[in-house]
Parts: sequence; C-alpha cells; structure tokens
Amino acid sequence: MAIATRNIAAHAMNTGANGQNDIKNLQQSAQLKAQRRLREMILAGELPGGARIAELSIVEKLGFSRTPIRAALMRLEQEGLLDALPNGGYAVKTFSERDVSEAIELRGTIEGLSARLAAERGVSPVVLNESRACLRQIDSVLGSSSLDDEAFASYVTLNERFHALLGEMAESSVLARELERVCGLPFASPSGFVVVQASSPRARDLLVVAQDQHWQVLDAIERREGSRAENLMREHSRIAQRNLREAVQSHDLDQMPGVRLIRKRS
Amino acid sequence: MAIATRNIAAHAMNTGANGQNDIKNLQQSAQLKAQRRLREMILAGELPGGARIAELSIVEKLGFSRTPIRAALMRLEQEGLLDALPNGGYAVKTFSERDVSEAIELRGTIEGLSARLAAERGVSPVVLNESRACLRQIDSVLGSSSLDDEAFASYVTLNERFHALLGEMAESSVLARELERVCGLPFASPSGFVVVQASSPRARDLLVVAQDQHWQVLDAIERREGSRAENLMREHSRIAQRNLREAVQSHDLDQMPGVRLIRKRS
DNA sequence: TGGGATGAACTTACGTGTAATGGTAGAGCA
DNA sequence: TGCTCTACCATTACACGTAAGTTCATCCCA
Repeated sequence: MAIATRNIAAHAMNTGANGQNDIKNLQQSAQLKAQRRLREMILAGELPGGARIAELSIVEKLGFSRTPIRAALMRLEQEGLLDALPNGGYAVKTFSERDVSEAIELRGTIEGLSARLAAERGVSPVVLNESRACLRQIDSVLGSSSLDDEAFASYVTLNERFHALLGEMAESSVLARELERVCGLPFASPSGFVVVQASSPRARDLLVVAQDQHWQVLDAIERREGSRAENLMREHSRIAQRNLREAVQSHDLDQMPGVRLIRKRS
Repeated sequence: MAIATRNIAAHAMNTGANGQNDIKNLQQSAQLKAQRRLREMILAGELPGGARIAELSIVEKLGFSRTPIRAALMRLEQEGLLDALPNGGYAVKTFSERDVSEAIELRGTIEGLSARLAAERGVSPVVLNESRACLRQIDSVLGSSSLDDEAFASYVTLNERFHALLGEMAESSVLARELERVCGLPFASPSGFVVVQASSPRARDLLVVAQDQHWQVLDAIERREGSRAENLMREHSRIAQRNLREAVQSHDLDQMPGVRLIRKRS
C-alpha cells in the first residue's frame, strides 16, 4: 500500500543518509535513531540556538513519522537540550557562559560526592585495578613531550573511562543517574573542554596536572580519605572552568560540539 | 528575542508558582492530568512497587487514550518513578534504604552548592527579606511547646518555602533544574521525613535544631561565608537521614507518601 | 491613518488502526 | 519424562487522520 512504500522509502533514505552511523543503530527503534540524529544536529549547530522547532519540519528532515519524533523531542527536552514552549513546540536551548560554568561546578560537586562515598565505603579491588591500569595508560600517552591529535584523542577516551570508573566506585544508581544527566550537557562532560586545550601552548602541562589529580584522587580513595577525595574531584573540575574561560576569551570555541549553543551575553 | 522573553516568562511561572494552585494546569492537557494521577497512584501504593505497568491497563483505569498515557509514562520514567523495561513497557521503581539515603545526601550536596554560590555572589535584599520573614513565621509556629498536626502542616509548608527560596538565591537555572529533579523523589524532598517526626517524642526538638540551621545558613549567606553555608546545608540534610533511619527502625513508614516503594533489603 | 475584528493557515494534541516483536503455553518427539 | 519447536496471544511502536487552539495578516470602520 501507499503506507508500506512510504515506509520503505523513508527507511532506505535513512540508512543511506546515515552512512557514518554505527551498525547496531540500524537495529534500534526509530525513536532512538531520531533522538540521536536530532542531538547531533543540535550539537553541530544545524539547528541554531533559540530557534523554534516544529514537529513537521523534523519529520520532513528525518523521514520518520510524527510519533517517534514527538518522543525524541520529549526526551531531548528532559535531557536539557530543548525548552518546551508554553503553547506547545520546542526551542533549542541556549546557555550563558555562567550556565556552563555552573554545570561544570555541579558535575565536579557530584563527582566529589561520588568519590567521597567511594572512599568511605571502600572499593572492590577489581575496579581499583582497572582504574590504575587506565591511569597508567594515560601516563604513557602523556609520556612523549609533545602531543599530536591522536594522543589527544586517546587522552579523551581514557579520561572519560576513568571518570566513568570513578562513577562506578560509589556503586550508587542514584548518583550514576544524576551524573549521566549532568554530563549530558556536552560542555559539562569531563572531556568537554579537553579539545580546546589542544590548541593551547600549555596543552600538555594542563593534562599533566589533571592526570596528577587523577592519581591523587585514586590514592585518597584507596586510603579511605573521603574528604580529600571529594575536594580533589571538585578542584579537578575547575580545570574545565579554566579552559572554558580561556576558550571564551580566545574565541576559539568552534571546534567543540555544542558551543554554538553558548550565547555571549547574559 | 520573542522566544527569549517567552522562555523567561515560562520559567518564572514555573518557579514562581511552585504551589499546586495553577488554575491553567487544572484545565490543561490530558497528558498532564494523566501524569499527575499516575504519580498519585504510584506514591499512594495503588500500583505496587516492582509491578509491571502496561499501557492498556492504565488506559482502562484513567480513561484517557493511549497517546497521552504513553507520554505520561515517559515523563514519569524520566522523573525516576518508573523503570523502562528492555522489551518495552515499564515497571514501578523500588528503592533500597541506601538509595533513599544517597538521594538525601545528594540533595544536601546540591543545596549546599547552591547556598555557597549564593553566599559568594551575594543575594538581593528582596529575597533575603522574604527568607527572614519565612523563618520568623517558622519561629512562631515552633513557639508553642507542643505541636499539633496543624502546626506540623504549617512547618512543612514554610520549610518547603524556605528551601525554595534558598534554591532561588543562587539564581541558577542549572541548579534549580537539578534540585527540582532530585526533590522529585518524594522521600528526598526537604520535608520528606518531617511527617515521620510528628510521632516522635523529640519531634519539636528536632525541628528546633533544623530551624537553627536555617537561621545559621541565612546568616552565613548574608556574611558571604560560602564554605560555612555549604557545610551547614549538607549537615541540615542529615536530619532527614536521621529521620529515615529512625523511621525504618520503628517501621513507622506508612504515613509517608511513596514509602511503599522502599524495599527492605539490598 | 490607526485600531480592532475576523478569517485563514499552521501547529500541536489526541485518538485509533495496524504491524511487528517477544513471551508463553502446549504439543510432539526423543 | 523432559526438551524443543511452533503457534498464538499479548503488548508495544509506528503511522496518520482529525480537531482544537493560536497567531498572523488583511480588511473594514472609526
């Protein structure tokens, strides 16, 4: 029927257009695919910050029908990337520099709480060993005196892994949930501003400092020094704050995903 | 620009009218009505913890059609009251005592961050005056040596108001958002366990202690003592922790909304 | 010329038909 | 008697028709 042919056409268009996507995404629901795609579009700046988003325009762009689009829009609103307008519909959210700063501070605070709980309760040797191994890998990445793009990419991956391990250490679904939520804002995630550093002359030095904090946090957790672990994680997040300020001053933001959403004033 | 002002207006409406008495909402969409009703049912224990929830059963119970029910279920999942099952459908979430404890600790931590930022940045005299007035009202409620149910109800209302004012002081939409989310879990909200105290012989004393912390936090914020304000808010939340432990030990939970969702072990 | 009212167009919220998927139960064979 | 395969049933995900509400533009009247 007409419905069937339209579906097939839409599906073919999507699989053809999303050539760069993961294979497993092909098996996932239309809702998740639409959500991912929309998030990509927002973070890439294809949908300008503040712009009103209509269901139908997204339906045309993505080729899914309105039901999964609606669901995806709702999830992205919960995620914090969209604002629900009073009369229905959504707008792409924009963030002030202060918002970003607060989001980073909040992440540091929750990570600090997580580290403190981990220290107070103790962490299984398995996770501790994994964490040590992860940090040793970062050490070796930082070993060479100057870093190329590949080294930065490795750092970002390993850094995210270490932060994920820290989140696991508290073995708390409540904290894990909130942490995931806070890191959903792209610039608030642990590696959010690492890419910005890449262009800085002191790039490697800042990473060395951050890595030292990694080791010290792990040490504090092993020694069951909860308060120290907490404060270290908070201070650790302030490296991202510094990078934020530096990036804003040098207007060097365009390399980062989602920075188009940061507005200049107020 | 029009979008921006509308967003501000919408946000002001949401945060300002934090009471339940928004006339517009009463007439509003089937989706919101279904969401409220479902939340009530879950917190009242009509839907047992862990039970699988099917769309169609809810459709029968509430009389709305499947679309708003679906949306309401999605929102409640984001809110943390439902778990999405892997093959579709939802289950009513259950919480261990440890989950509840962590949620309270998290709330105290974010409130602490909010108080610290308020202290560091300074707070407008208007909000400070409102806060002082609120605390004076609590003082007068606690004035009589023994408290009846009505006094407890007043305390709960005023306590929530003061905590809301504290949240406003940081003037941070990011923190306000997260705070609202964390307090969505009923037992994690500032007044969550106050009702439990009502049956305790030391009921009034605990409230007096809590109220002293209120005043001290406000004092710290006025004096721009950020660290003190932060630590006070954290400690303040631990009164709820104490009440939680006491309530669990005395099996005195049934008066509280949502306690049916707390499972006994693991 | 300006303001108000009316109509048209657009957009979302709701309702429901339909197909696909996962689970379960029953039957048959080893 | 136990295990496996198949078929059916329950339930969700998706598609789209429909209606109601909102906004914008245009026209008319003062």
